Amino acid sequence: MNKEISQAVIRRMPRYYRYLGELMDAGIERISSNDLSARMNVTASQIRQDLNNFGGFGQQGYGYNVKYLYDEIGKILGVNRKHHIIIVGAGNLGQALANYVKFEKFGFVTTALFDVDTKLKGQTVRNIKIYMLDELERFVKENTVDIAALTMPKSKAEAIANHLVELGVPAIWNFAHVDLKMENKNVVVENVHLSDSLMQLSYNIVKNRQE
Amino acid sequence: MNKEISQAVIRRMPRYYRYLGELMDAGIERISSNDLSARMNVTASQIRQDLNNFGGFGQQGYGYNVKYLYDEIGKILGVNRKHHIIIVGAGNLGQALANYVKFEKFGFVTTALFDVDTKLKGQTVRNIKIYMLDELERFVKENTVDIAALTMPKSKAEAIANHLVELGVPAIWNFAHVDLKMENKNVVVENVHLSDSLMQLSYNIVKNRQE
DNA sequence: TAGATTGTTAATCGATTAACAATC
DNA sequence: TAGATTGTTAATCGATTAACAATC
Repeated sequence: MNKEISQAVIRRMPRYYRYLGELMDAGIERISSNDLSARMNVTASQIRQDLNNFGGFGQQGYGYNVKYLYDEIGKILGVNRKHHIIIVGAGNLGQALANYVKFEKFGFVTTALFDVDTKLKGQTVRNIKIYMLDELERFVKENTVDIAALTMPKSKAEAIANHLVELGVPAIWNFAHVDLKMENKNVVVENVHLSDSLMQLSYNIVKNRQE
Repeated sequence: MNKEISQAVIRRMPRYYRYLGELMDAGIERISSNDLSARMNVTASQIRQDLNNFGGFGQQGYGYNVKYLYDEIGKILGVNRKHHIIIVGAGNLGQALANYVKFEKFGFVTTALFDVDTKLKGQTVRNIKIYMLDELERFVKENTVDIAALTMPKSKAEAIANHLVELGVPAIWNFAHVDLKMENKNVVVENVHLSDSLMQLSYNIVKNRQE
C-alpha cells in the first residue's frame, strides 16, 4: 500500500544527495531544512515535504543529521547497491560514459561495451572490453546486466532496446534521439536527449535577448 | 507585455519539433492534435494549449500543417539561427560533444575546444582545434561565442563559468556536477547532470523490483 | 524549561484536462 | 452546408507553499 511518489520528487532527490555530500565533505554534522533551503534555493517546506515521503529523518529542535540523511537518501536512490552497466554503441559518447569513473562511486560499474565497428574489436576503454554487437546476446545471458546505456544512432535504438528487454535487461538509459515505447511495463527507461536540452537553452537565449 | 511561458511548456517543445520532423520525413502533410496526441502519448488538449502559448498555428476543421508548424516551432526554439559553441574541457565528454555532427542540423556549430592538458595542444577533433585554457580569454574576445559547454571537472567549473560570463558569454551548458549560481540574471544556464539521471533510473529500478 | 525545528495539515498556486463555441 | 477540429474558457487535479501543533 505504498503511496506513489511523484517523479517531481524523485528528480530532486539526487540534488539533495549531492548537497548533503558536500556538507559532509565540509565537516558539517547537522543542518536544518531552513539552512539547506537557503543553500539550495528551494523552500524549506518543500525539503520537509519531499523527505517525509520516505520517512521522518529529522528531529524537532535539531534538524537533520547530515551523514544519516545522506546515507538514507543513498538507500532510497539505490546507490548503496552495485549496478552493472553495459554500453551499446562504443562511439565517442559511449566511450566517454565508460571513462566516467565517478559513476563507480555511486555503485554504477560498466562491464562491457558493444559496437558494430570491427576496427574496435578487442580494444578496451579503461580496461573495459569492447565486444562486437553479435556477442551481445551471449553476454547478457551469461552476465548480470542491470542497465543498458544506448549510445548508438537512433535508427538502431528501438530494435536493440526491444532485444535487450526480451533478454531480461530491466533498465534502459537511452541517449538515442527517439522515444522508446516499451510495451513491457517492467522495464524502466530514462531518456537523456542532449539536443532537446540544447534547444531549451537556445529558446532561453533568444528570449533573454528580446527582453 | 509577453506573458511568461512556463519551463514545463518549453521542455515539451523540442519533443513536438522532433515528432513533426519525423512526420515530415514520412511525407505526412497535415495532422490533428488528436492524431499527434496518440503518437506522442500526451493529451490533445495539452498539445493545443502548449502551441497556443505561441500563436494559433492550426486551422479549424483541418488541423496543423506539418511543415508550417515544424518551421514555426523551429523559430520559437531558435534553431533557425546559428549558435557558436565552445567546449571547455576536451576530455572524453567534450570530444564526444564536438563529434556530435547532428547538432549542426539545428544550427549549433562548435568552433573551439579548450583544455589544460598540453598533450592536446594543437590537436583537432573533426577539424575543430583544441586550444589551451590560457587562450580562452583572447578567443572569446575575438570570436562570437553564444554558448559555452562546460565539460571539465566540477572543481574548476564555477571559476571558469564566472570568467566566461564576465567576458560576455550569454549561455552556459553545464555538464559539471555542480549548480552554477550565476548572480548575473542575463546569463542562461542549462544543466545536464548525468549522475542525477542515473540515480533517478536506479531509484525506479529498485522500486520496480519491489512491486 | 524555553527555543528551535520538525512533521503534517490546510491553503494556495499552477499545470493539466475537459468542454464547447467559433470557424474553417 | 455538415463535419471536423481548432482556440479558449472553465473545471479538475496535483504540486508547492504556508502555518502551526507536536516534540525534541
